[in-house]
Amino acid sequence: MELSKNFEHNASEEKWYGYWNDKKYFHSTPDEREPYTVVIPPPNVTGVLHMGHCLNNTIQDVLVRRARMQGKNACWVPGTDHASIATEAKVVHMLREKGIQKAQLSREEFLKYAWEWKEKYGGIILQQLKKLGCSLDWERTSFTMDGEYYKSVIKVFVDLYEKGIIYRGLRMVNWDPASKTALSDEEVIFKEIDSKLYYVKYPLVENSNQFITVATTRPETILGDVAICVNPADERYKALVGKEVIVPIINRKIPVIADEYVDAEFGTGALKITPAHDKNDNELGRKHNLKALNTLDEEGKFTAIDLMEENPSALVLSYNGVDRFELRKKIVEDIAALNQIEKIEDYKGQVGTSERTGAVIESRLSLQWFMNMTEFLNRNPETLSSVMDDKIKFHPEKTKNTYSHWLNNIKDWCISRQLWWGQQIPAWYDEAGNVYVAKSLEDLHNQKPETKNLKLVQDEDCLDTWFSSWLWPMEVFKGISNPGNKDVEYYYPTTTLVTGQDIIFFWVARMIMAGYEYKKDQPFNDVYFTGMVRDKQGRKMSKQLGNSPDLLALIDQYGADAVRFGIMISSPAGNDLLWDESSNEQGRNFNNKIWNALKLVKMWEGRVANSNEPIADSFAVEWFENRLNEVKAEIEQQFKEFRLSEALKTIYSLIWDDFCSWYLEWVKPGFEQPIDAAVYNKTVEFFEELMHLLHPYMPFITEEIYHSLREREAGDDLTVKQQVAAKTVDTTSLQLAVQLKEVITALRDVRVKNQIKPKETIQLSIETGDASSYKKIESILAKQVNAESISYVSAAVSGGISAVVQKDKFYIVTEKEIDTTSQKEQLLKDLEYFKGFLASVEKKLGNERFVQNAKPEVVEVERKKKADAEAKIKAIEESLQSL
RNA sequence: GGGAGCAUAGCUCAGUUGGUUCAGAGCAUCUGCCUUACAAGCAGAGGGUCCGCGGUUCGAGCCCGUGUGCUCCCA
Repeated sequence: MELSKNFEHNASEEKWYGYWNDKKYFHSTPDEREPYTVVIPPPNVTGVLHMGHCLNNTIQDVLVRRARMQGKNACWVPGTDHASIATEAKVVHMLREKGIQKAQLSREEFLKYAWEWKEKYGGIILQQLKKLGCSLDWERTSFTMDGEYYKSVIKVFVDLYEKGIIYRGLRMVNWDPASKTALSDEEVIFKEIDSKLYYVKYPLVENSNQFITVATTRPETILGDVAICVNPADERYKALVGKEVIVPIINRKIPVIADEYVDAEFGTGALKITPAHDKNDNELGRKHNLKALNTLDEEGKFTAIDLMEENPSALVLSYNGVDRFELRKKIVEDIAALNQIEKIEDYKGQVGTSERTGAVIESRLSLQWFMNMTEFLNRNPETLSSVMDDKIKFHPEKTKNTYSHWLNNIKDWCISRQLWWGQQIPAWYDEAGNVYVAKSLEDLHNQKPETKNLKLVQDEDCLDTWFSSWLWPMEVFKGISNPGNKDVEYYYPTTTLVTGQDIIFFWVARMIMAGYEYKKDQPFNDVYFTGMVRDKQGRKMSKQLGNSPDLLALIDQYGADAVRFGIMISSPAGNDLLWDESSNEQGRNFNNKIWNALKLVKMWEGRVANSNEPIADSFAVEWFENRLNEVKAEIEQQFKEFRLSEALKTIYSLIWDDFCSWYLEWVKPGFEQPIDAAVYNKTVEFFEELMHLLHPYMPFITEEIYHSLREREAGDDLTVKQQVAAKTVDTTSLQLAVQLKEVITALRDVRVKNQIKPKETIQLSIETGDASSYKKIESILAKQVNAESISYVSAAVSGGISAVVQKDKFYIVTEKEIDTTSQKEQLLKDLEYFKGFLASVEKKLGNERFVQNAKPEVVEVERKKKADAEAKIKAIEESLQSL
């Protein structure tokens, strides 16, 4: 078989992914094996693959593939979530381009469009995951709006309502006027925005020449002011507390009140209280029994409805329907006309914006559905304890702090959204405004026959997407809709969850809650939090910045294996990673290296010879066998600790350095010489094992090579091949190899420094106390330093170059004229270093307190260091003399 | 304002209950090589006041205190 110059990733990827899929290697059904279950963090149906997904899903695939190769029944469930807000926004946008307004459509018509959109675009991201090589069980693909899934969400809502945990209440919510919906705190992004601080004068009722000045960034809400609040300790205002002032334009009389909450340092120290439009004001309002006057409607436009009792002026009424930002300008102008603007200052402030639409958030009083989290956590205290006691292990561990801090300060969860795309809230209202909650209208009628005669209207709103995705680890196995079924009993709790730290509250915490409420068990054993993928300059990758690369183009260019390598090699566990395209090059180069090793080995295939002689290079085989087992144990440990990046580095170095740079060179036959059959077979076995170790990270090239190395029987595929357990390691051959490498490097260094050309041979003499060890490695050493002869001597060889490695001395004789200056310099430098080293060791050993206090083995080590250093110094001095 | 974290080579980071020649790796840099697997490569080399200061200890990159700079989360 003729091998191409380089690994051709495009053809290989297509071939193998299709092959694995046809063989259903990624499909799992319950059996007697131990399950290894991972549920994908469902990406948005609106999404396309980006670097964050690449990181997250590569990690999952590495874990799943490794588990599969370790004899576990690996099941990785794919799927998407319906992403209420984002999807509805996309659909609305699409309709608008067609000239259709959402308002013109009925709910059913709109949902028809939404489903069409979802069918068309919703699966794109899953297809992209195939390109990345993800070994997902496609037969289990789930969607949070699937029929059964939908029903299970409704079931849970009704259940929690009946348990008294879900309630409906008027609350201050984060309101997105663009999408006309409430957002959770987590969906609000605070941004620094340049604005103005307006100083507005409120005249006193008892003396209209006297004013109290309030600094505000939001003059548009002035018409909803119900009080002025000052700090009780503030001397400036003490006399004014209890008096009344007049709100500009509307001329409402409002009290001056005192509360510790007010910061006397900010602005003028006087705060206007608008309970309908600010969270803190709302709390103060409730504390001081103040009325909340709403002056902005759901679109953020002025409304005078709450002001009608006050007989508003024509000016006030003229604001009706004016947008909040326009309103701000107008009101400021109108107050200025009254001469009640003292000054305007520039101000930088934090403003909340919608994660989805970017609109500035309004705090708004709204009737919403909530979950009583305090009550919920009282029912399920394991939500916190399981994580704190490491029943659910978080990686990195520091995320536990974040988790407990959030749970200990938890607020009720607003679960309703003013959207159509999602599970419609199963609540019906009669004409008197009474609420009925049931799985369906039919259910309701059955339970309460009297409702049959009522005119009922279902709540228009739908549920927060997280209210469906918190059931994900259960419902992908139908654990809610069909409790106790075979799948959920086998696969739940899942093994590992891999997700971003940014959704620890949104999702991870809530899955744990749901797990304990509905399955009385944790949803997963380990949670691996990835950091954020940033660009080279440390900036978050985002569409706006345009610094997020096109992943599919990268895969096309470098290959999926190289991209996977690139992201994994630069991914310290749980920390943000600075990603740079050059890491893909490293991956591609690695591919090339492995490919070339294959070409080398295949070249030997035709020159295998059975030799009756003892194998000259047997040490190489003996060493690599041990080295392989040593590294396997290291990797095992690294996986246990989820140090996936380090495990990859370990494998990389094992393949590139140990296998390619050392082992293959050691067993390489001379030009057109045969290779011993035993050595060849071992080499192929080693290569297979290396591909096995690497396969979870780089599945395509490893499978390709596995099949190129030998003819395989049907079903003998790397992706499902079971790992060979690590054997015990013989440390003497490992140590000897370390020494051999050190000698080779030192002698090569001597060659370079003395400008001995690679092709020039040398005669090597070794002065050592342990010639028998050298005999084992003699032929390798000769090959590696291009020595035509090796002899053992007991005294310095004159006229040669000398070098010292540990306690042994080496003399090199060559036909070339030798300049001894550089080796003298090197020896002197070494001598100085070891003398300094010896001095420090002697100082330590001379310290009585050290000898008394330190552990005996530590003292022993120091004694050995002393002896070694002395021997080394002696060897160097002798070499210097011989020069 | 409350909480969490980080600072080690030019860059990105390891350094696992304080003790091997422990100051490391990869990338980058420099020198020499188109050596029949690989120039996407080979061989070799240089490079650090472990952020500053103080403390504990026989011994500190690691533990404690403090200062500085940076990041993230929550309000």
